[in-house]
Amino acid sequence: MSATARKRLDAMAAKLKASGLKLTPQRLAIMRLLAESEDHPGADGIWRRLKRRFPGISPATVYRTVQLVKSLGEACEIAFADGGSRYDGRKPYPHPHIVCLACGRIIDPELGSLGDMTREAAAASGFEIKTFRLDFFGTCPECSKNKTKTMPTRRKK
Amino acid sequence: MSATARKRLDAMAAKLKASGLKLTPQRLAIMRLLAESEDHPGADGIWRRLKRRFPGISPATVYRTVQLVKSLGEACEIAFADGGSRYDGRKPYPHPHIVCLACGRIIDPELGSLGDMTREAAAASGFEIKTFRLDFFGTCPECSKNKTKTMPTRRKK
DNA sequence: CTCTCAATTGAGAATTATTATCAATATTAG
DNA sequence: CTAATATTGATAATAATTCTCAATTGAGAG
Ligand SMILES: [Mn+2]
Ligand SMILES: [Mn+2]
Ligand SMILES: [Zn+2]
Ligand SMILES: [Zn+2]
Repeated sequence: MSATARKRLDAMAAKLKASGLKLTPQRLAIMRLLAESEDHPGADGIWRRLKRRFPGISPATVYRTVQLVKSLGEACEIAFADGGSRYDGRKPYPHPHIVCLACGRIIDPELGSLGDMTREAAAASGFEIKTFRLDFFGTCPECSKNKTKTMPTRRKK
Repeated sequence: MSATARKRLDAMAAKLKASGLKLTPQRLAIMRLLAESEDHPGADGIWRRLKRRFPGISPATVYRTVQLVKSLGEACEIAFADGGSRYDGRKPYPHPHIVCLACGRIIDPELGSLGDMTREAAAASGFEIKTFRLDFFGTCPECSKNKTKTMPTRRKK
């Protein structure tokens, strides 16, 4: 486990305790996955990965915990048009994403001009802007090479 | 009906015919709403507005038609995290939005730096970018005013 | 205009990811 | 350890959207 992942996990656990909530083995495992994963896992994927170590774990527990961590401000959700969601526990604040329509991979780009554009939007509209959502969709370098077929962001529906 | 709305409606009807589909009164009414509305209506809102003129119109017909117009490339969908969708038949291509969290209003801002940012994302990631989704969330000027009037200062609880 | 037939509609059933319920169980403080 | 309370897993419920299908309609041909 990397140092940054450890810090993220500690932050999640600290918020839990600060709210008087209990740190169960299931929660610890889910939070650890959220803190470590660089692939923006979905609730269903987390559940499938955790079944190995917790054979009886319920999907409801995963959904509950992921929502809990989000509500504690320690993960952010990327909700897609097909109804599926993916989560990022490494960067719990809003940030842009690039989604591969072929393999479902999601990466975090660095976009220096984002702050300026947010200010431009506020100035042009008069809105007080609280948050945002920015997602690009396309084909990742690997899939461009391989010319694979499209795969949805959600495994099964 | 404005000239631009007429053009949009004509484009929708032309695509329909080009695909060998039929122009029914229900479809015409739904497409007209999509072509005219500046408020980004949702399927349910379209259905409620249309019930006046078509008392027996089915929600399924509205869902079907909105999806059809979208699949013809004549409307774009803004899908939100709560599962709901709003549609824009005036600008059928991807474009940014600003959503008021208080009243639900959605506007189309002009953002000159968007093209540059898309190129920045492509260059930084190596992805071939096909489309995007950009939504800002905040409070519109009217709701900002009303909020300060009715809730001048924070009271103790 | 009439005919013909595929396309479309409306009603109701089905789908399905997520959420709510609740008795049993596990965690934490003391 | 014990008590108090939070959490879990199983299961039922939810609800927006989609599907099914018999009846109806649009639109081109004649
Ligand atoms: Mn991310
Ligand atoms: Mn728009
Ligand atoms: Zn890919
Ligand atoms: Zn508003």
